[in-house]
Amino acid sequence: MRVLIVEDERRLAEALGQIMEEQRYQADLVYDGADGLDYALSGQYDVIVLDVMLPKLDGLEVVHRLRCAHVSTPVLMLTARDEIDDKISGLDHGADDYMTKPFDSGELLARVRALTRRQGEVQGEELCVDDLTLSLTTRALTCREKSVRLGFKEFAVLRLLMSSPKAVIPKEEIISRVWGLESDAEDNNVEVYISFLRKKLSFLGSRVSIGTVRKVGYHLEVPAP
Amino acid sequence: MRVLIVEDERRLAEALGQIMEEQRYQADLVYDGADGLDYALSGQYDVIVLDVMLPKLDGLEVVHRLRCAHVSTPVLMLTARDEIDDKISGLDHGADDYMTKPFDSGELLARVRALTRRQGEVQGEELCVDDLTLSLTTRALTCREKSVRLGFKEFAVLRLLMSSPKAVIPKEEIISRVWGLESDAEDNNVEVYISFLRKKLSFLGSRVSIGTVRKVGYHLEVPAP
DNA sequence: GGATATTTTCAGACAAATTTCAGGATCCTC
DNA sequence: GAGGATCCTGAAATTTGTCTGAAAATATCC
Repeated sequence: MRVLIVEDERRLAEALGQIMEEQRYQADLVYDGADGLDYALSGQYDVIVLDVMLPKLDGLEVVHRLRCAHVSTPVLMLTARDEIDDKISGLDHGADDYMTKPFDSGELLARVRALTRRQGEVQGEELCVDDLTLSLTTRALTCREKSVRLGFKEFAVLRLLMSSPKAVIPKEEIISRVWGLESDAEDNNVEVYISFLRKKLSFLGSRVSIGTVRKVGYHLEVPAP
Repeated sequence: MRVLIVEDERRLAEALGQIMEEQRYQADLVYDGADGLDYALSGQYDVIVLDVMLPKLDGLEVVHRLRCAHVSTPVLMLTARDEIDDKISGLDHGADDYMTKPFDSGELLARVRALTRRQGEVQGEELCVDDLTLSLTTRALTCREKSVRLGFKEFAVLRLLMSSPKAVIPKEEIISRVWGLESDAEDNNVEVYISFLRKKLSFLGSRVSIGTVRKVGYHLEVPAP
């Protein structure tokens, strides 16, 4: 799980980073709104912790621009102010949750967990689409009786697809989310893994299949019920 | 948008229902946890507002069982208690957000909006003209039941036409927008694609058709209703 | 350190999208 | 209504993107 922390008070930012890393999140820290927006636009994060009062670019503005760019990473806003109007305005700008400083680190973690859980659409340890169940802990893919083990990359690719079923995931996005932002993986790598996955899907006899959208990417297809 | 409100204080429940209905949500009210769970399990709601203290079945228990049953409807928890531990426990049981009573109705609505926002976005965006719907993500063109996939260029051409219906789009504009500014595509290329599209339109049996304006370009024609 | 699993690379087969071309249909002007 | 310009459309030719088997490279486990 990757977290982006945008907070201009360095000491607080680093404390947050440490808290998150203790929970095995991978945290990136940036200290102003402009950098925050740049990083966030990469879409590689699972959640963003965002201060409202920031140099260069206001937190509200950051969320707003993010949403305009169709980046839907969950955002948890932080603020020193405790005005209800601010809360509403934050949420309406596209934030997903809101906390006022000072806050309890346990509550922060709980809220972050709640936000990241929604991503997979499914709570807890598994991701389901139609007759498929992907265990997030064992990386086992199950359909009815049968079950197969996925490799790490296979898992990462399928997880991406399953976490927004129907949506078409562009190849570049798969590359940046699975191989990393600055990797030199080529399109063919994705194709090969899609091929691996289709083989396993058909072995399992699942109703779900992976559809191709030429020149764009892939998406899950589940036959009408 | 459908909301389920689970709250044992009838007066509060009805007030909530009224607030939601003023915002054009369709609200169902139930007054204990057992009924709440039953209704929620139907999966027909876009968001659930759930009190923690409930007769028959505790709110935490309701969320938990919902999540076990793989129902991922967003849940906003309500409670009179303001203990951080309760918040954490609520969120960890699978709730998506949390509010303490008494609360401001504006904030409630903002939080509900934040929870439901994501749902609508999953569909991705689409362009509609009369009985035609063009998905911008899957490039599928749908008319009533039937649906066809468009190629990259077919899609780009039709998208241009559909994004300003009625307007006549000059061929040169189609060329420069679809083939690129400095391409040497000829008029006939456009004609060929228009022909492809007309074929698909008539296969779909759509009321919409593509009209020719000689020496200029093309436009969509939809018969008067 | 060898066995196993995973990941990358590569090339040919394949399929879909795109371009090209040509004959025929239609429209417009004189 | 002749003749030229414009447009339509089927089919072939070409290009482009994708699939997939196999081998090579790398990582992981016991």
